Amino acid sequence: MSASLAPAESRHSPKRVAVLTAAGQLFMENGYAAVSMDAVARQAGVSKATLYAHFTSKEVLFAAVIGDRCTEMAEALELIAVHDQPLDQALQRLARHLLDFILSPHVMTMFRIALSEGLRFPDLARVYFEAGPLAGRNRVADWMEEERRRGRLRADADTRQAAEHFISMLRGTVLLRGALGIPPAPTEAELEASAAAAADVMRRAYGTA
Amino acid sequence: MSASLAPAESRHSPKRVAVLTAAGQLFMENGYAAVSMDAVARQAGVSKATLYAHFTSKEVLFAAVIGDRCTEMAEALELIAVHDQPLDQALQRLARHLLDFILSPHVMTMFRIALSEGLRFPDLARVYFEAGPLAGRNRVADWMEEERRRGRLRADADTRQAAEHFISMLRGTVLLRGALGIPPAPTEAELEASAAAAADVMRRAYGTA
DNA sequence: GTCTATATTGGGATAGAC
DNA sequence: GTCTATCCCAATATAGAC
Repeated sequence: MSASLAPAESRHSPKRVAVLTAAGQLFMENGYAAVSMDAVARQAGVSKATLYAHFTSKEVLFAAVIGDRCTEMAEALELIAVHDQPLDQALQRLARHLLDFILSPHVMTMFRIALSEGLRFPDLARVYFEAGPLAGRNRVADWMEEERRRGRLRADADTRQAAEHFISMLRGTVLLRGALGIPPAPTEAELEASAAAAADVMRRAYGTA
Repeated sequence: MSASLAPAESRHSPKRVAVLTAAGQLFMENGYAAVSMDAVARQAGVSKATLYAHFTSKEVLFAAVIGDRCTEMAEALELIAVHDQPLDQALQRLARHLLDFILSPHVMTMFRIALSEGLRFPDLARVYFEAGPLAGRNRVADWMEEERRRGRLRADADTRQAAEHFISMLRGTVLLRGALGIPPAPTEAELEASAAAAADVMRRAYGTA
């Protein structure tokens, strides 16, 4: 995954870290094309030559940034996997948890960036997809598989499909709105209602009770 | 909506149309930044000066193109609104119809473009959202409202929410995969299965039978 | 309105000193 | 590794003739 072949001491050099931090901030905020290497160097408090000493091109720098952010995203995805509650309560808690994750600034921004630059950087698209949407679906599917084993979900349920349905309903249009920057942002009450509604559909469609 | 104030004869001049066509093709394929005005002029078989005589800047040209595509998209959205079939059949037909629409190249590309440039062009983001996702949800909600009136959907169902759930499940991950360019593309059988699965969830969660 | 030719700037990448 | 200064090209936009 990590494309850098630099020795260990240089990989954690302060300047290199400063560049990665600055580039991350700028790329996430403005996308690839709109960010100049001058701007990155300035923001990092480093000269352009130094920048190029650590990253041989803008594309390489971008790939490094995105790779890091994907790793962070995957790590932040740890779910609250609860099997000791009634299905509807567990579903609603999980729903709200997933919703907060999906709508967190980092995740929403990665969504936008991946779609913006995915065609020009196919590796990036794949890494993002696997670290984000695919990993999330698999974790939810695992949880549902266990719930199914315990008899709380229908025996003939396709848990992967069910997980995808669940997550997709949660994404709904709020992710799109957010990523497009279209107001108004959902209120706390609306988020809770969305979580409850999606959980309700899942319970009715896939539950056993 | 249309920002052009040019007289009628110039709005349909062949060169202007050629420019719009070429720009549409290139912008849709490569996004905003990666397309140069030279490339547009070349592809349109027109000089750059002529191009600028019709569109005062690259941003204006881009806005014109996107506006046109959004209008086309909204017009292509006409649904098969059937009320003379059993709910499950009607749902599955509608699901497949929506799925084909969502995954059509134009719609998928607009999805990508809107997310790529939405922050830099807020008007574009709004126009896209209203002509696409919002209009689609409203039409499906209208259809569901009628189904509810006829007693085939639960009386206490929130049809707007139901429509959003339905469409979101159909979008699922296939739209994301497609927009990110991640193979493999879904097969005909998989599309049919997706439509059936989403229709099934809707019937169980919102149906009366 | 349409062309050819050009002005001008911004930005990716590098040379060479230290 | 780090800097300053610079090269060089691509790309937006315009000048001026027809």
